[in-house]
Amino acid sequence: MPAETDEPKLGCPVRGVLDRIGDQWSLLALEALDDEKKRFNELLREIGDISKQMLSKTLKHLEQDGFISRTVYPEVPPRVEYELTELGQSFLVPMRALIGWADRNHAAIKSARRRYETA
Amino acid sequence: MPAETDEPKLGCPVRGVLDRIGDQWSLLALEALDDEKKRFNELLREIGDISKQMLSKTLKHLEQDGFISRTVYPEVPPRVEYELTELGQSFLVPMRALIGWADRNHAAIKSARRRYETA
DNA sequence: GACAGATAGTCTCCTTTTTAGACTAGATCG
DNA sequence: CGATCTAGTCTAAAAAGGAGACTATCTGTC
Repeated sequence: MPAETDEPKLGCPVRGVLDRIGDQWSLLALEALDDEKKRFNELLREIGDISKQMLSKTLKHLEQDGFISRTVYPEVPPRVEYELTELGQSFLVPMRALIGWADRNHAAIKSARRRYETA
Repeated sequence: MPAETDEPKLGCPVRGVLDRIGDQWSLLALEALDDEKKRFNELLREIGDISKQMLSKTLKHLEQDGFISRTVYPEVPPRVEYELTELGQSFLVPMRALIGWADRNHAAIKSARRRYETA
């Protein structure tokens, strides 16, 4: 059964949201769109180690959930632009708090990893 | 080559942290430990649809990174308790902001999903 | 005119990850 | 004696993900 059509198992709304953005790529994609709208291949290059397939799927999910908008320009070669919606922008506020935390604490995490290794 | 020993590809510290907590289960596990320390099977039941193996691996990572502590009581049957460290607690501050956002906005997301379906 | 690019994806294999479920040890309970 | 409890690990089978080929159409080069 495809995950796309599954309802989250628990009533908890957090779970419903986390199930979508709590994957390998969604946060990264949203962050990449933070400053400006971007095209598919641009995102591909910027994120670096994501595959076309996963980027495609991730963007589709984010669009479904209203975080980003997708605009197709009927040109050749095709041009498609992805941009944060208002919902997406508002999401980045708490998201940035999380990123800030990561910035301040990555040293502590690294040293925890080292401590763990030597133990 | 095992992912456990990989360095994150990009220099960006955010990426390094996101690579660890930005998976299917880490955020969920941390949230489950928010209110009180819990045992393995307790977490298993609370999260619901995680497998033993993934819970085990997730907890190991979180312990490695210093987010949680693992205490084994030499009893039979065994008892193991997982608890947030100070680092883990401090992480939950921005995390709660994210959860709050999810609470406030899950309705908007749901309606975006419906809109997408009908379109 | 022929030919290489460029774009946004999708499709097909093939590898990696995740799952479900069996299995373990040693104390306690009936 | 046999069932039950716990925290995992192990294995086989299923699912997800990655690499790269492929598409259609226009532009630019030769």
